Amino acid sequence: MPELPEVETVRRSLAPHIVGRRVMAVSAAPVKLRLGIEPGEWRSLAGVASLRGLHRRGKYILADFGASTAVLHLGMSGRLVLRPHAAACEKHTHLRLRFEHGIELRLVDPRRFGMAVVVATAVLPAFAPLAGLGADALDGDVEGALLAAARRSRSPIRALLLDQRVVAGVGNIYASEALARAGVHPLRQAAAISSERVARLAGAVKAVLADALAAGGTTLADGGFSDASGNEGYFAVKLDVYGRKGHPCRACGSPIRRQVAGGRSVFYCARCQR
DNA sequence: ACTCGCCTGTCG
DNA sequence: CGACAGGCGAGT
Repeated sequence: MPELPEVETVRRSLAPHIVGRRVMAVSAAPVKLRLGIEPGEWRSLAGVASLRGLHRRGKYILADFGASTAVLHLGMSGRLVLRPHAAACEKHTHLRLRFEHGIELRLVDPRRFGMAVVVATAVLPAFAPLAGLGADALDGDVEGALLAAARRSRSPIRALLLDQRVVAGVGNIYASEALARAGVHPLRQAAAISSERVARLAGAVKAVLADALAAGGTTLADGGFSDASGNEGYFAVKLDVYGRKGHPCRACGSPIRRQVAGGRSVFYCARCQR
């Protein structure tokens, strides 16, 4: 479900409710996500740890509990919600952190592609999923990262945008959207694109993410995404290509194409994107 | 660079 | 029933 704008929207909406609060009780199911949830390490947060800060790197949310840091990733279908601790749990709730004021942070993830692990803060920099991340798509040097990667890669440009080791935070929606805004064909070999166009693409990545963030993220027709207060994002109405197969390109009117590459859908305008 | 596997849910 | 879904990583 979530790419950088959705993750950042969730982070921002959660923070004022739980940062500075102590964890009173933890309920963790030993369910296998991308990595298994270890109930013991989650329970170690109860009674002692207060949440010092909530941060984001790429699509990961980092909850700073001092000596420990919780690393959360929402995968395709993960959601973080706040509920009164007495409220009924919806299906696929794998983790519950009850804070001192009775509010519970819950991780719900039907497909279980997410991640929820507790890492000693001292070794966080060496934690593999984070250590491998490239430039943050919102605050990092996307232009430098893309230029460097494009020079030594034989991949299509879209593969680089989706590679979290190059740029962290871009997923299938915003890769399609950034390429559309920059007028670059998704399957164009990265090394064959001029530096000027790569730079323009880097600008488009930042711009589309900023626009989506300002809109509170993208909530598709299935209604999967909403922030901690239940608000849906309204960027879906501003998508230029993603999910618009057969609809007219907003710039030239020719039909948006859908193609499968790398096992995933790619949307683009064959006329505007070269 | 592709394919598949990991899971459940929804839609046509 | 098959196709598909906003992610990622292990294989080949």
